[in-house]
Amino acid sequence: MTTSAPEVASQRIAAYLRAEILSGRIGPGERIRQEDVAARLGASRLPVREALRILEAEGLTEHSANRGARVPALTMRQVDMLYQIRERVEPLALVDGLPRVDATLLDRLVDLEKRIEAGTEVGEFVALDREFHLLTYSTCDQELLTSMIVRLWNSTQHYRRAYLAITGLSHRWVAHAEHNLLIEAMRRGDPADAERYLAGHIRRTRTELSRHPEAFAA
Amino acid sequence: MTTSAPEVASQRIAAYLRAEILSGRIGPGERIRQEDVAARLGASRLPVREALRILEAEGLTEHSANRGARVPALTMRQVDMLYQIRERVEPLALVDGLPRVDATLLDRLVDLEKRIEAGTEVGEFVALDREFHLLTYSTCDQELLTSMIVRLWNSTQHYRRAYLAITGLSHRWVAHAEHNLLIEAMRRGDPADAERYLAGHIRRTRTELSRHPEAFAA
DNA sequence: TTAGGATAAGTTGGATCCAATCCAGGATCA
DNA sequence: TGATCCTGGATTGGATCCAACTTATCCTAA
Repeated sequence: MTTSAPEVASQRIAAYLRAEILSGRIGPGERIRQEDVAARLGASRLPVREALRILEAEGLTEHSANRGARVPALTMRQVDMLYQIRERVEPLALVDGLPRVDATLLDRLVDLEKRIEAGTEVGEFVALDREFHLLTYSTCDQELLTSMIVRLWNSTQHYRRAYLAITGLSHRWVAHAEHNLLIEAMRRGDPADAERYLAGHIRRTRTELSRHPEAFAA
Repeated sequence: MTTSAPEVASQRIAAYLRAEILSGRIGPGERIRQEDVAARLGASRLPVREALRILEAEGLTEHSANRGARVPALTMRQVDMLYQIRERVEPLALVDGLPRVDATLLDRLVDLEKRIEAGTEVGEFVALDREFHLLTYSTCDQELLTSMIVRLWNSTQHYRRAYLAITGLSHRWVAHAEHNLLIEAMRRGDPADAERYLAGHIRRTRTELSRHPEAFAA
């Protein structure tokens, strides 16, 4: 999760495409042609090929031989399963990092949550919500676990945005309450409650999503 | 999980290296030089590079710029976490596929378990045990979930073998009992019991592993 | 009119060559 | 004597060219 520009071309290209996909500029089902990307970024196709493999590892693209790369278009059933996985896996990171949560981190979470509650734009909400949750896992130093969680967020990001674009940002008080209860449980250092509120939050989001099949591929 | 030889060189090379790593012929921490592999398989370095990216996505290798690829050497703490993830994630696949479990599959599981109980060699046990568990997930058609589970098994395979090499195959009756209870719960189509026995089996294995730090990297 | 197949354009996969980087060993200087 | 800098070998990263595959289009025939 470094923000500085990587010195290696394949990493730089991967970062570019990652941003394109996560922002929604490249949507599910859309094809990514190696030559297009190479020409746009002033490189040969070779580092683009490597970049696409890197993104495949992150769940952002899928690859089939001689047919190129595209952003996976997930069904509602697949996204539902990804949320079930999140519900079980993310509490592990939260509880693992809980002993190292300090006042500075809690302040940042409170600040982020305020900005989330004040926000009016869907794209902004998606970004801030992602930042909020990933920040709650930032004290977990189990790289294998946190990278898996980032993959899960990556794969489902588009459908979160699509859902919010449909429902709008009104009636979000439930999510805000859950976020604040999560922060409070973290402040108390209570692993059971932290896991409870987090799992409940993810589960409720999943249920809401399943009420909007129009956010998914046909 | 196709067994036929892939037509694409990068896939074929990936399959070769995958077998080398899973069998233990390439161990944790060991470096994989592109030229070595290319020369051995009669290809150029390019498809080897792609193969290493594919394996990286599967958790079998790790990559750093200009420093090449190697098989990750995990600490006991990391493997313990992977087992905690397995404990929470694998029951999802089991329960998801449970309605489609039929008599033929149960027969195959019973047969496999008999061969596991009759086995005397560690390498054979590791392979059969893997086959047994992955077979219990074979009716789960959620590709995203099952591929994640395969990755988890891949990453921990070496340490299972190392553990068994230390402790031997005696006193394995607990695992056998757990396997048989799992089969029986699947026969009844009971998701609660199936999840219970599976999670317990993984958890107990994790506990046993944590008693043998000598199986891990320093 | 439509189904089928041949063909051609477009795209990806692979090989070879060159450039950039890393690492170990030794020489130089304080 | 010790640390630092430099240099050469080894290895990976990238560019260009060619081959193989996929796919869409157009023509032919029923």
